[in-house]
Amino acid sequence: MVTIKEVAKKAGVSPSTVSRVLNGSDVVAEDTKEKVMAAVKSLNYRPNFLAQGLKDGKTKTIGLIIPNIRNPIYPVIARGVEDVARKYGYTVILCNTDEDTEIEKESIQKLRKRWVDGLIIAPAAKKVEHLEELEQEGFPMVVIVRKLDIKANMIVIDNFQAAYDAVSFLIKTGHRRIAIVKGNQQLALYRDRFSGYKQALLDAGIPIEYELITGDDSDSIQWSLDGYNAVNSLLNRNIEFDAVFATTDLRAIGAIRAIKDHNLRVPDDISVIGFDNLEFSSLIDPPLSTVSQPFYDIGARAASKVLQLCSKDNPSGAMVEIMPSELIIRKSTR
Amino acid sequence: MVTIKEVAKKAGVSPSTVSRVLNGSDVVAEDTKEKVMAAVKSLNYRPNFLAQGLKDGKTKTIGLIIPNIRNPIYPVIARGVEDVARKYGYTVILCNTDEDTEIEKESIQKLRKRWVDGLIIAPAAKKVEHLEELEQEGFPMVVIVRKLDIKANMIVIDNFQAAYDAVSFLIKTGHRRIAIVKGNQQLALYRDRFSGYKQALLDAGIPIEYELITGDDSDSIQWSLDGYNAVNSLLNRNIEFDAVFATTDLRAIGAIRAIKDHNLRVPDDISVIGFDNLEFSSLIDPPLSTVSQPFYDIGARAASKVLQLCSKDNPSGAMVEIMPSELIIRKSTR
DNA sequence: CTGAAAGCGCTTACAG
DNA sequence: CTGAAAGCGCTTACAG
Repeated sequence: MVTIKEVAKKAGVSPSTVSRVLNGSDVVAEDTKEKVMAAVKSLNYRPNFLAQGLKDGKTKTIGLIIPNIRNPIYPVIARGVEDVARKYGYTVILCNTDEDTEIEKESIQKLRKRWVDGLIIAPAAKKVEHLEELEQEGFPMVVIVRKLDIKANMIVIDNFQAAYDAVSFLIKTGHRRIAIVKGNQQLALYRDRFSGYKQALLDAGIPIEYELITGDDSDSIQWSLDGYNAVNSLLNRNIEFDAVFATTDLRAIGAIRAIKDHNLRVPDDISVIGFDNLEFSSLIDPPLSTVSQPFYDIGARAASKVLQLCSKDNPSGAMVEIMPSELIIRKSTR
Repeated sequence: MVTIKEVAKKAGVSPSTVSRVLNGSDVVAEDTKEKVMAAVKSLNYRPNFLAQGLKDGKTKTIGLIIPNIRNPIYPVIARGVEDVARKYGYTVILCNTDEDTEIEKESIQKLRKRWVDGLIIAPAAKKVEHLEELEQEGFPMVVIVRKLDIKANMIVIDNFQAAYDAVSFLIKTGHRRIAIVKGNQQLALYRDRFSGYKQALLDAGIPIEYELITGDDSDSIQWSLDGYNAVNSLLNRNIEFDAVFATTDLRAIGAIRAIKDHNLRVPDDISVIGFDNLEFSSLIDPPLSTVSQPFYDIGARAASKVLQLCSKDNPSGAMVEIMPSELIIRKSTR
């Protein structure tokens, strides 16, 4: 690897001068500037960022910690993050936690050791003290997707309202017995969607039937199975319902399959509405009605936010930003 | 940030000694070892990896450069890469190129500046000189998925044979007029799949009909559109065919939609076979018959390989590894 | 406008 | 077994 010394030698100046022209900081004479640039070019010099980082304590790197990139919501978020990071010359390190708080902690340790300037994290959310600590240290961090009960910068949607709207839509279009596949109730986001479901029924004067509340707390990426099993069980037990609110698109897809397997039609016999608006949800049969989350924007906004935090010395005032969601009606609801 | 000096002071030894116990390199007296570890613990000391890297020129980081993480084949590959990287204490930096060779070059520059120890890359493949250079410099690199006409370590499948087998299966099950959605012919992998298609027909004594060769060279992530448009056009022009070999699952999904939109049935009227075996290809209707690629293993193997290359001084002997693919028959073929 | 020097936080021969 | 010193490749006050 060619160093600044060699460039300096070739250009007939001191390393300090080379550094100065490269960083455009000080005033340097035009002709020496040219000599230096020529030397840089001819030697194909690349400054060593480790050495640079060692001086100023910055690495122009941010960490992105998520449960699992195989969950189709995360690639979109990751693109949002990477696109803005790249725009500002930052690089992103990806870590998967598989919903395991221990792996999450380890990853954070590892990334801090590597001097990432900031962190974007969709937390496993079972334990959060380690995140609270980070926040208190003033380490640039933004939590996405999964809202936490701590003071921190967060970028999320209003899951209660979105679920409320989705279920209200079902009610408005004549559905009365609406089942829910409720999702992992350890996560606030699913609790909120569940609450939205209940409140919508309540507000419409429809009683909450506990037999229509289904789904387990599994974290598996095989989410469609949860939807399949839940609805399949309802159908096997001859429990009547005219719609299902699935708290994720994957669960909705499982639900649709269960309904078809029982030789019933979607939406003629049973309507299904999902949540997430995954890219392929419009490609299934019937195309899925669902709640659209602005995943790309969440990632992009999170990246802007950490970058901003990184540039400040005292990243004060944690705030939570609510991003808009949108009800998308396709063909799985009548 | 606490430094090694502070630890040394607290433990009442020299920084050299602290370094020694941390790296377990030399022989250190048991009791001083304990003193040091106690100090490390109480100060929550994390060695600065920038300083470490500056010494030994290693960062324990590898770069993963792919066209687009939103293309559903890449998250699986990325998991394979990350899992083995993490196992060995490595960290992975993700870059998307959007099939743009310029962005690819920039990313490589950026990563090398950051001193990644090695690179895994699914290249844009329009120009490859920059990759050839890397290889010649002896920089640890492995090319995945997209085979190149250069000497380099590569991990790919046998696209010709896999396509040959898929089309042969269609022929064996009674199909005669088999359309193909051929994919971007600038990429060797699609050329190989196309060749496999032609050879299978030839070997069965079936003439190649040019009107059945469809699809454009688009790089769009909206691949299902290519499949939709191709098959839709065939149908609109009343061209007869009893099967379509789509060179990706996304194209297959588009093809199925086009067929359904023309009120024809899959597979009763027209069989469809895909390529990739995406995670959701079993969830669509009908569940898709396809060629399964071992994406996770490709990622994992690639990571093992670069790590191995990183540890050697002279990473000699570029070789291409062929991973197994498998024909998966579900319900979209009769 | 430019150079010599110090220092970022480590590691590792070199002494002892 | 342990410490002092040099050096990794930069940047940046400090002189001049």
